Amino acid sequence: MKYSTKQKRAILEYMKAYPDRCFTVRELIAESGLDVGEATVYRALSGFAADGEVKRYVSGDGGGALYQYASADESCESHFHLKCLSCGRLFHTECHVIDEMTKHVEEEHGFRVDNVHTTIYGYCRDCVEKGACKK
Amino acid sequence: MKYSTKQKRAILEYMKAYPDRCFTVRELIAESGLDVGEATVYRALSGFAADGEVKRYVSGDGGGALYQYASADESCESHFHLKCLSCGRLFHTECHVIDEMTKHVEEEHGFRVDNVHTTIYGYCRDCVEKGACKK
DNA sequence: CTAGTTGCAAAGAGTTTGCATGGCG
DNA sequence: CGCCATGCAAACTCTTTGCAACTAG
Repeated sequence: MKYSTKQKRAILEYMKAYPDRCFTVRELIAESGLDVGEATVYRALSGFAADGEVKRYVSGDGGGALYQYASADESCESHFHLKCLSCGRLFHTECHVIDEMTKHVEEEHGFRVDNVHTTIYGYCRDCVEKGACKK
Repeated sequence: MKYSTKQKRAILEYMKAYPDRCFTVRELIAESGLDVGEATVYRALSGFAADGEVKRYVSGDGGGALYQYASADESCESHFHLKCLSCGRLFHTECHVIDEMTKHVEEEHGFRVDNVHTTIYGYCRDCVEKGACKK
């Protein structure tokens, strides 16, 4: 990721416009209408993910990987990520209760939690109200 | 999964013998030495996962899916799963602090956490002591 | 100019599926 | 004996890689 190119800028701009959405590589190409090769998108997203500009998920249902914009300046090491299993939105959450839980798990259970790689799954308020939650 | 066959029994028995380990389909065939077709293993594991007898993970590094034995009677809905990023072991953890965190997130943040689908990643005590943790 | 980047196509890896054969109940 | 399960190979999907042409710095 040494050069800034037209394609990379276009991809990142498009994802930035939908910070709540996550895309598969196919969706990104189809929906953005960008004329960019698939391989280029994979290479660009890998680079962005390494730089922390996008976040990479592996969808539980076995489909392709999901990528979502994540502003680089926002420190994702200091907060948790809540991901809605219904609408797919990602919530960055600062929460002292979660911090305390993390601390407790490390001190009492001897397990050092990695906030960057941990995503808490569940259902957001909107989806629970809409009855999208199975339970 | 209507019939109980030699192959299915053998696969489940082998996984049951290593409840802390998780396997890719390849590893399971190679290490168990069982003479079972790859497709059969995929079909059996899908069935077991649906029945809750094994848990299915998608490894972050992009490799194949990981399967791990999970006793069916043990309710995985009532506890959290801590997964070590270094050794790969899965820890089933009952913890009131985590329960409180879950409750807080639901009440204050309006997000209903799904324990079954959530896995907390980090480094276990053994791996931290061995210096396997990058930080 | 030089090195990183692109796009295409081919190669890879993991998983699923079709179909004939074999085994459980 | 009927129906499901197995095994093989082919098909599929997602992702990576090789290579020649291209472009940012």
